[in-house]
Amino acid sequence: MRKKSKSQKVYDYIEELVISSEIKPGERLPSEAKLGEILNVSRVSVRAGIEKLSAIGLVSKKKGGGTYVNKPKNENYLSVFTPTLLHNTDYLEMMEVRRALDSLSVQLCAKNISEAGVKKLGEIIEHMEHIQSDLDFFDLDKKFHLLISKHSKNRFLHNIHIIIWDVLQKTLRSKYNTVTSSDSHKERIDEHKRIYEAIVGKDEDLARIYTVRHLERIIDTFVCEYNEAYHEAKEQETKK
Amino acid sequence: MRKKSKSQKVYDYIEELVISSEIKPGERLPSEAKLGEILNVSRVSVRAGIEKLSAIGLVSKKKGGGTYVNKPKNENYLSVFTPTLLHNTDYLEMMEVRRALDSLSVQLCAKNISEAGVKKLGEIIEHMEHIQSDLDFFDLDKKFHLLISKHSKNRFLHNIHIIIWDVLQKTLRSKYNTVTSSDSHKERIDEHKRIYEAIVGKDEDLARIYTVRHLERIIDTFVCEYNEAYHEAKEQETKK
DNA sequence: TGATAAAAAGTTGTATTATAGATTATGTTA
DNA sequence: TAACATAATCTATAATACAACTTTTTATCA
Repeated sequence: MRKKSKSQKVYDYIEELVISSEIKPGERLPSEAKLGEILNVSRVSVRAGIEKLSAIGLVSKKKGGGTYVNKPKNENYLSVFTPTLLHNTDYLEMMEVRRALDSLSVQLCAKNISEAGVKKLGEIIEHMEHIQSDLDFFDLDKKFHLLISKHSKNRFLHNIHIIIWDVLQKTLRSKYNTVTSSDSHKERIDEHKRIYEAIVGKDEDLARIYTVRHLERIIDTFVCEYNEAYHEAKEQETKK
Repeated sequence: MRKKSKSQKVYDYIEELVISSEIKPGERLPSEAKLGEILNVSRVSVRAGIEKLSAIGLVSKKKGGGTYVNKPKNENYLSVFTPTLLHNTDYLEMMEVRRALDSLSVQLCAKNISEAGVKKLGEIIEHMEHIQSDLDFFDLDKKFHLLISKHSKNRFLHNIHIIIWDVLQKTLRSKYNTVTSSDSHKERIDEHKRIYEAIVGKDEDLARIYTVRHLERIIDTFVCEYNEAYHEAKEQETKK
């Protein structure tokens, strides 16, 4: 077994403190000097470990002030995505996952949603009727589906949905728009309306069916467009 | 505008080098000393910057060898989301999500798995027969289900599975053991064996059914034990 | 007594220097 | 040419010092 590095020792120690809630979000870590004392390592190693934790967004450092445990917000973590580029296939894989997760969340949502939640959901549908740009639709679409996952009352599921939509927004926004813009406004709004009404009627199965259908339509549309683009590219290739 | 820290300067410089492909994946970065010279900062600052890049998986360090640019794999970046999920986790909620995702991945796996993959899966089953401790079982269980999700050929799905098992290992290991240890060894191994055989037979539906049944049994067992513990606690309460 | 300003203490950021441990390159020898 | 020893290179860790910034305490004055 390979020996753990000193900085990893620090990393694990602090992570454990956070996991076990000994240090809660917003609270301050022991100072670097103190941590070095506790773990019997130099301040250099302590800093290296904390640097990593800060890079993945678990803690934030304030010069002169101390190091604090972050509140769990995805914005903190998204910055690391800049160097990545997601490809077409990634989009399809992601939607396949959504099909599985959304069908679960909408099911739970239909069972657990409150009156207030239903009202909010209705307002989003209302807004959808009056959108101007595809960008607006993306935001409403995101709000709609995240509201559903929120009312699934499964926080873990909701967190994963938040991650998925953040990644979507960050990396695939343009692609997503090409998909949604190609079909008629009315159709995609109707799809959401059907899901909404199934939720209102507390019909878990129906809500799930409409959701799966909604996602499969998006996937199909994308695959078709992708193939067209693929064939066009091929034609251009043969022309040469 | 706030002044950039030295370590951030290093971070940005290297990130730019990688994005502009001046240093391609697999290639080595200039040494810490050289980078410090180029950017006119001390080696400490260089190290801090590189430490961050290493934490988000853009580069890897080899003691004595140098620092290398990683191949751009999404799993490197998705892992940064683990901290978000560490907060507010609940075992049952996680297993509910697993039920949805595992049923998808096992389905895809049965369709796409290679001969070599089947063989590896069989070896894990073989190992399960000879385990001694529950800790070993956790590792094999993890390997088994991650191998399945890997052969689903959906990388996004696989990445989420990796995160889930990471969170499971970090937060719920003790709990998980209490669940698995209460039922007989034979039963839980048989469950995996059934899933394995369905995969071997390329029977997608059967594999999915056995997987769902497997997870629901775990959930049920946990709920029962939880209720028992809950009632015991209540009894103790009333005694007082 | 309360408010304000100054001082002190605490904390992170950067720099320098030194040594240890690991890998890679070099050169020598058989 | 191949094998082995050696040197050079590089990262890991450490100790120390000081700068920059924040928080807390203390002192002063109204």
